[in-house]
Amino acid sequence: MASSIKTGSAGASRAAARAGAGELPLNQIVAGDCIEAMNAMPAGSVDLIFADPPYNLQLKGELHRPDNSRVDAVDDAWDRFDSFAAYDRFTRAWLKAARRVLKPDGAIWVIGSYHNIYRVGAALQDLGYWILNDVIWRKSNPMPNFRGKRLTNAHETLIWAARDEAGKYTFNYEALKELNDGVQMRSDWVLPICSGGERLRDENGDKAHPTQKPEALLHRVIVGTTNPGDVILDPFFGTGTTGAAAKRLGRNWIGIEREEAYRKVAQARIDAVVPYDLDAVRVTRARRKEPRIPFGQLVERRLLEPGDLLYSINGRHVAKVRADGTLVARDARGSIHQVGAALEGAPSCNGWTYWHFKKDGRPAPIDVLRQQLRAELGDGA
Amino acid sequence: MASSIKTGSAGASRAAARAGAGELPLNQIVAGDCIEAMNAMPAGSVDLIFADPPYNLQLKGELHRPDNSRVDAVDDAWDRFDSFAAYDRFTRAWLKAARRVLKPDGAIWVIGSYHNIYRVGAALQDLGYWILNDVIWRKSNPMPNFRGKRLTNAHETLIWAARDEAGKYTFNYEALKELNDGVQMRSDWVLPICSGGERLRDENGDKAHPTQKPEALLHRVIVGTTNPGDVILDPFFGTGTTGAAAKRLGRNWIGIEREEAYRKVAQARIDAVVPYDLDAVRVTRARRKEPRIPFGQLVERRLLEPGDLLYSINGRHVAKVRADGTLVARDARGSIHQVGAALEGAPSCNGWTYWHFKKDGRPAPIDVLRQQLRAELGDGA
DNA sequence: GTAGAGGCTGAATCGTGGA
DNA sequence: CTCCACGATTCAGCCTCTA
Repeated sequence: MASSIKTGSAGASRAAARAGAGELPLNQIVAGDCIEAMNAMPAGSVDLIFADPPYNLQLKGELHRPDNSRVDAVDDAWDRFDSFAAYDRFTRAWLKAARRVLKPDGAIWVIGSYHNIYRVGAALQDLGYWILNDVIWRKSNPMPNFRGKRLTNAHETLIWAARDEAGKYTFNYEALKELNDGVQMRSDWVLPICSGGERLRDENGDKAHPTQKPEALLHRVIVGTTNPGDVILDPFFGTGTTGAAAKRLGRNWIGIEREEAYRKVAQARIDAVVPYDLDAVRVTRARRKEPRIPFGQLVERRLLEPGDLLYSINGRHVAKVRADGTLVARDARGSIHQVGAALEGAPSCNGWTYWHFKKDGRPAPIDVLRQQLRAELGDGA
Repeated sequence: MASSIKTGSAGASRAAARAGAGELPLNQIVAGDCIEAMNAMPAGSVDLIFADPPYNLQLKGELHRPDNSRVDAVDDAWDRFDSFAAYDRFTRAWLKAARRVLKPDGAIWVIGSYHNIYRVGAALQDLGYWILNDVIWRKSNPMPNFRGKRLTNAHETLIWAARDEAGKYTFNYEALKELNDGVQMRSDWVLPICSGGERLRDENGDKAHPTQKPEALLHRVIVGTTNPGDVILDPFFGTGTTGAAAKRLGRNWIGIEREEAYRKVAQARIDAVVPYDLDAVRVTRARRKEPRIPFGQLVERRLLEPGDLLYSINGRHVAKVRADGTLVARDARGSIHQVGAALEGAPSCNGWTYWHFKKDGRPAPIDVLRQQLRAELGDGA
């Protein structure tokens, strides 16, 4: 997994040229402007983008028009409208380039504060992204408001959006539930700000980057919305938190960063990261991803036999197993699901958990028989 | 403090005419469209606006809980818009009318969710409002995500903005600090949703309004950003939570509401409110609990790393930590508690005391890591 | 009277894959 | 592309009923 820093103002296109058509600068930091760099990458090639764009609306010298020409005359004479308009142009330009490099089922995370997140959110929606959640990073140790003129600004906002409304985005529901002690992960995440030993410092002991994000935040994002081996792109790489967390978790990463000083710090940081071992990176798998076992197989394999009786979970109904894997009850016949739904007058029913068989005289859901069969057929979860 | 409902489709202008030039329909519910009604009011006459506009949810089909019960969703006509552009036109129109009736030092609160809040925030900025904070209402009891396709949507966002960048908005720093046990009020507020006895119901026992807000939320807004005697306007009055809280706290209120059914409920509700003594101090405080620290947080925060080994208290078993905070042992996988119980053949197991990690070569229970994290995160985790 | 079980509900952009 | 069967999926709080 060799890494190298691309340098020079045309670094992005050189990197793309070197990589060859259809190749990505995987696990590398690309130097240069993120819009140019993304436009030099093949379309539809990235699984996830994590972006921490500049917040400041007075982006002296950092704004670019959609055609990449630099916005000049950015000075204090700008009124608010011009400033917002310029920020919007910048935002829409990089979000458009980002959308191009995303796979159809890809997704994006953008983090921001009230200064910029409303511009970003509106732009995402206007460009066709589909917001899945907004997430609040609730800082456990925020900086107080010293002047007592406002509330302590104790959170930042992340927007999670699919490339398209129809996109089949990655969401590791079970893994996040596990991370949260067995209850669904909520949209508010309590995490401390990046400080102490995690905070990167330069030779003077000053912080290397003003807005370094905690790696725990990226851990949750990456575990929850990517799979091992996925490609994660960060267009505002900074000191490389995204790359460090991605490498640790066995994902591929691409960083884009304009400032050489940040690139150096990031590269050294990522070089020092030792990835977790592969089976530790694996994550609890959703049930719907497990191989499908038709109920009929239970009968074929004689875990249940034609004529056996099944009892509903509430004890109110009985059904008889038939040789073709259907059930017959007093008023219904059909699949385990159909009969369950019919007897309960429900729109649907999961027959695997609804129907119970007698095991040593005690009722057990037929799902345990399915599990048994899955284990036999060899299923490494 | 007499109250009366204005009726009729031209109610707004009639009310304004009756009030006479320069007068406001104080402590009254105005019938009609909020833009017309606000335009009929004198400019620069309102101290605070609290607005709970339609969220433009764009729901598709029906949603059922896992127990097959149907979720009673917000499908009212007033929440349907044809496009983001239509929603933006509506939003900018009412925000513009709202800005006109605000005093120069006035301020506005708008509440929303990710469906609409980015449109609202961008419009506020474009129209010249100056955002002071965004505030996160963290719901202590949100509705879960029943299909496991996204994060539990556990919060809503409020934007607090001054009419002008230069506005000398009202902010009762000390009062909010008192409300918050003597420490600065933060930008995230933990409050339960409106339910139980507070939830208004019609004669059938159905909820009178699909999105009634908790009065505690308005209490905090009003105590923090108005003074007694101020005029508070709510252009989407609904069942009058703003009016009820304002009356209780000795503020003047104006409600605008199109639907007669809501106006009736609101009027009866507010008539029944008995204002507090002027010098009474009431503290609304969310219940405080010992913060729960999921084992997964130890992994995210790298107090333990994926791949690390844990040893059972009796030394008989080993397990490996995974990235989602589960353990894998030879014959079991799952949470720290599940794996401990499985290996011991016990019905349950406290993983926090059962599992030990190696600290300076000596075993220590993982519970010490939890204690460490709890101290760092403080309360509210 | 009281403890516990069970039911109900809340601003929700809440399928998928094979035929 | 559509159609349709399969079958996955919930947390906190309040209210009611029963023992």
